[in-house]
Amino acid sequence: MARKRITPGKIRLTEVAKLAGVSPITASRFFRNPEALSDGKRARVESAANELGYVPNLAARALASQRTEVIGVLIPSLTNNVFADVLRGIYDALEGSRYSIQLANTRYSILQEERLLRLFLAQKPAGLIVTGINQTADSRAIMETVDCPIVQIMEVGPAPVDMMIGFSHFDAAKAAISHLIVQGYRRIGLLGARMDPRVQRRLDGYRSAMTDAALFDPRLIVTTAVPTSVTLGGTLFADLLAKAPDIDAVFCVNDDIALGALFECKRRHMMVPDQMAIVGFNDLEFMASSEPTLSSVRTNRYEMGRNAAMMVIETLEGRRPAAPVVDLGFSVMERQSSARRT
Amino acid sequence: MARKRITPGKIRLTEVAKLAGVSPITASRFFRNPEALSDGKRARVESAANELGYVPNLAARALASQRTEVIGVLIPSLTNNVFADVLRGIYDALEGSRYSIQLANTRYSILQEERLLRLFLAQKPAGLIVTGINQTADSRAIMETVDCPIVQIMEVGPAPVDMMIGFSHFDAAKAAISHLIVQGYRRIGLLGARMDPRVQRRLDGYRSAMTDAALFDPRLIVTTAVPTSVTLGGTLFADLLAKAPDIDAVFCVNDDIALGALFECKRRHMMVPDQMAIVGFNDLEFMASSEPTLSSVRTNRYEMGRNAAMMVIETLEGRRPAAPVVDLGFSVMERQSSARRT
DNA sequence: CAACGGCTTGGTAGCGCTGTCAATATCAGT
DNA sequence: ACTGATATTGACAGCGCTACCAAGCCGTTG
Repeated sequence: MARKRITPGKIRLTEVAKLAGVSPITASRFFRNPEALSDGKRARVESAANELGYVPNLAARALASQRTEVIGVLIPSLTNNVFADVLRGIYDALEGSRYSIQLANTRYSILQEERLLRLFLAQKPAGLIVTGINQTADSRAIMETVDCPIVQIMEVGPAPVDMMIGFSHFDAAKAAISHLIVQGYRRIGLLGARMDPRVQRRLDGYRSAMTDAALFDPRLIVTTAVPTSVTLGGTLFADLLAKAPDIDAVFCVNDDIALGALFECKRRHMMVPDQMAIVGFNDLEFMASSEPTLSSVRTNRYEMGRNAAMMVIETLEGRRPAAPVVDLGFSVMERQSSARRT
Repeated sequence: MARKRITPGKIRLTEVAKLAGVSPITASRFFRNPEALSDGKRARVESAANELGYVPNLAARALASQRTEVIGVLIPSLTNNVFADVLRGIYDALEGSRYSIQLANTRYSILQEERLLRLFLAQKPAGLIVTGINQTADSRAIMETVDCPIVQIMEVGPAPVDMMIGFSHFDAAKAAISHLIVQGYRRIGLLGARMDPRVQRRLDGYRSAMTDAALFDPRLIVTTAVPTSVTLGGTLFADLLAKAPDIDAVFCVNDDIALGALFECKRRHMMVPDQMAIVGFNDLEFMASSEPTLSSVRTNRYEMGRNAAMMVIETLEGRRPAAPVVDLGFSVMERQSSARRT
């Protein structure tokens, strides 16, 4: 015996079609590909939809079409300001489009990332944005078999899964060190925290620049796996000074550490940059207005997020982006904290 | 003529049920309410699902059940560190649960918020977390008619739509000012940016405390609608000094402004706190490690997000939370920047 | 031993939309 | 006028799951 579940008064596509005097499938086309309709029908469906206040049921659409309009985003941290900027770019790019974001936090674990990847892909996302180029072998294999656009963000490297947008952390760090060397600094320390793959590559860039200049000394390096913070920056700087009291500059793998180092200098009444130069990484907003102003490596985080999302959309709309791999570059912002040694 | 669209080799609930030797509906129950099955069937379905690597199709589930397992979250900003902490709490609370997050950014516009609210509710979310208590009348009306749990976060106030968790920005600001007064400061300025409703209430708290102590003077207030930043903090502080050169303390409606003010003091060679006390708001991590350390009002942002999400889940699971309105309080962190006047 | 109630299980249909193909309308070219 | 190509439109079934109701099973009760 049939028990109808028809919900009364609910506005479905059928209702819109009926009011517009067309078949449901025609009304459906209006929402997905309006150009396919004749002018008359298009106008009729549009006004019918407006009159009834129709809102498509996304679950039904997803079920029938076997795909969703959700773009999955995997980032390692919600706290890190760097990703806040990237996210803002992504959300801005998708504003007004039909696509929405499903965000997940890998907590810097590639196993967690793999788990989330499986979870996402099971729901057939329209696209995917993942952080970095260090996925597990299984993650890579999974990503290579799915047929949705995938953008790896935050860095560039060989063998993109699909598309890629970022910059070279190695080159950026190397440029920062070269700047310090040019300014006359020689005993340049490095402070690192978290040590995720991108930070590791900044360390490699540091090592390369120092080695090239015959200045490399492992005692100048202090790192920890602990998550980064301003307070930690102060601690690391103190550790470094204890290990190598003769340093004349310090390169911090991010700006929080740089700020912490600056405060620690102040506590010790060390003059910046006269006794100690400081360079950070990312160029967060406060770097330009501290006292003294802090040098840093500017990275284009907002653009990265925005372009990544746009690359996904373009691909979905059949307009393959010009280049699958985009290097957004960086710029060394030379400020007071690394002024030329006198 | 029928054209079957059956996807070969795809694992649906039917496949799991067949392998387990039960009906599809029994298998379905296993995933939603395993206790309802007998021990034998439960084990059989479980092993069948594992063997086949079955993953439920959420779109089909949503369509059939007329509801989703998505909790909508409306926040005004993605950049603001404050919301990063709240979000982290929300994501942490939902980790491992069946629920997922749909995040949207209102950009501090209640009209945008209303638009997003309609968008969300059309998809029948399982729950909703919205920021603040200043919604449009229409937003309120909409929220009151839907029957999903709703939590308003960031502040507490009268007449919750459903549930509420936060603290009193008025009381928190008032406590900060009282602290300064107790410490011996009299000409206490206020620096404000963005001036969203919560910042406005902090300003009200400031005004109330100053008036109570017969210290209120409108010339001590400098505010702007511009979004907040450290740089802006410096600018506002300079403006305030120009307007009221005799101030001996400054209350900043957030920590970025406080940091900017601190740097501006340093540039002007003003001693903190001897010539100028500074108190911020939110107690971001860096406040405890600056030089001098900066006083601030600690707010429990992570807990706010976490508890809000937990309140939604509890309600969904039929265990109504103990209290619909939770005041998480605050604490004035007294540090060097507001040390007692000597 | 029939009646009852609680627990578990299953059959059926439908959630609202779109893929697939077919049918019709329109139009240019010969 | 006829052919073939293109643009519009429609009919139908099915996407994978769950709500609804019914039915079977069991032990208990008087």
